[in-house]
Amino acid sequence: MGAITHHMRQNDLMPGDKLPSEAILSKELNVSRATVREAYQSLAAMRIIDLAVGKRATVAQIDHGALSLMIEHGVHTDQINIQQIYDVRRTIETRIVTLASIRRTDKQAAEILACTAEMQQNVDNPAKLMENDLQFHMMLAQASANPVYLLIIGAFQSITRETWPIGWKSRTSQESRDLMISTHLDIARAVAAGDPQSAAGSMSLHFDESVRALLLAGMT
Amino acid sequence: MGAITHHMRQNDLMPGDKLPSEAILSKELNVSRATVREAYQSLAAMRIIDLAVGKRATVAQIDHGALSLMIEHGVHTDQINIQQIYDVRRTIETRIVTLASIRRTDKQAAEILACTAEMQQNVDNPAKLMENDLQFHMMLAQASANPVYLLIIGAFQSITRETWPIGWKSRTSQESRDLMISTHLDIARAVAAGDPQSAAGSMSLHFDESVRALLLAGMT
DNA sequence: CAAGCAAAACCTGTCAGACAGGTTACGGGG
DNA sequence: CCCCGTAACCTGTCTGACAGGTTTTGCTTG
Repeated sequence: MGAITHHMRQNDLMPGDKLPSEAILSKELNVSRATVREAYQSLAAMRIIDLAVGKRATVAQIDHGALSLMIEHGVHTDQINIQQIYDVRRTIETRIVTLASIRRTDKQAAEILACTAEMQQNVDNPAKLMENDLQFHMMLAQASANPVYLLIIGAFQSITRETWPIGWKSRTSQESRDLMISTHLDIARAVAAGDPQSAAGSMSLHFDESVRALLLAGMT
Repeated sequence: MGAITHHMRQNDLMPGDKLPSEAILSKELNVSRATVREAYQSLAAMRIIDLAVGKRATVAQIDHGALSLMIEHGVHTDQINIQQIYDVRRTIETRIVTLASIRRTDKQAAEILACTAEMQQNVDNPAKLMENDLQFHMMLAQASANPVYLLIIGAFQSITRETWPIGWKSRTSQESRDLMISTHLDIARAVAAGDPQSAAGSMSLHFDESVRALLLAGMT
C-alpha cells in the first residue's frame, strides 16, 4: 500500500488516472500478484482507488462509503452512540447551513426548496420521507462547498437510515410531524434567502426537536 | 466483506472478539482462501478488524488510521484544501472545548495543562512543539468524551504534520510565536477551570490566528 | 487512405496447492 | 500441580492456472 500511494504522490496522479497493472507492479516490487491484489483491495476498500474487471485500477474521488462502514462498526460495537453522532451532526450542520447560505448557487437553492416541497407531499410515506430528509442534508452539505463536510455527513447516512424510523415513530401527533417538516422548510428558505443567522437558528431548532424525539424513544 | 460484517452483527461481536479463521470461512462461504484474505485485508485497512500473524483476526476498536489516509488522498489530489480542513477543525474544536470544559476529568485537565507547559519549554524546538500541539488537540478531543470528534481530529493529524511547519515559519516574530503558545495556555486554563464560553472563545482566537498564519504563507 | 471489425494482447477475479514461520493448545514428565 | 516441548492451527506469501471482461492492434474492405 505504501508503494502504491507513494507512486500516486510521486507521479502526482489525479482522480481518474490509471495505476500500474497488478502484474507489472508485482514484478516491480518483487512480490506476488496476490500480495499486490491485497494492497489494491485495501485501497479500494477506503475508496482511494477504483477497481473494475478487465480495466486498470484508477485513482478515485473522495467517497464516504468507507467512513460509513467505520461509523456503522463503531455504533454496532457500542463504541459510539446515537446521541454522540447527533452532537457531531448538530455542530457540523449548523456550520454547513451558515456556509450554504453564503455560497449556495441559485440552482442549489432551488433544489433544496424542491426537496422540502417533496417532503410535504410525502408526509404519509415514511420511506420516501426519510430519503427526502437524508437528501436534504446532503444537498446542504454540498452547498457548503466544503467536501469534508459532505464526507462526514454522508458517512452518517447509513446509521441514520437505521435510527430515523425510530424517531419518526416517536412523533405520534400530526402536529409534531408537521413541525418536523416545516422546520426543514424554514432552513431551506433561510438558505435560499442567503440568511446565515436564520438558517443556523432553524437548524439548531431542528436538532433540538430531533434529539428530543430520539430521547423520547429511549435512544441514548 | 458483507458476510464477515454480517457475522459480526449476528453474533454481536465486540472489540477484541475473535473472527473465524480464513480456512474455516473459505469453506463456509465456498470461496478460496485468497478471496477471504482480500476481504479481511480490506476490513483491516478500514481498521474494522485487526490482523496479526499466527493469531485469529479480531474485532477492532475505532481508529483514525484509515480516515487519515482518505484525507491525505483528498488533499494530495486537490479535492480538499487546507483552508477547508481548518474550517472543519475550527467548527469541531470549538465544540470540543465546550464539551471538554464540562466533561473533562481532573486528570485530563492536569495533562492538558502539562502539555501547554511543555510547549512553553519547546518554543525553540519546532519538531517537539508540533508534537505537543498535535497532542494538545487530541487530548481535548479525548476530554470531550465523544469518540467521533476524536476520530475526526485524529484523521487530520497526518495532514497537519505536513502543514504545521509552514504556518510556524510564517510566524517570524518572537511575539507572534509567544502568542501562539499563550493562546494554547488560555484554552487549557479555561478547560481546567470548567469555563466553556471562555474556552470556546480562546479556541476561536487560536484558529483566527492559525488561519491567518497559513494564509500569510500562501496556503489557500 | 479511412473506417470498421475481428483477433490478439492485456487485465482482473478467482481458484488450488504449497511452504515458511508465528501462536495456541495439549499432554506428558518432573 | 506446574512446566515445557510438541503438535495442531493460523497467517503471510508464492506459483501457476483459467474464466471472462477490456483495450489495442492490425487487417480487410469500401
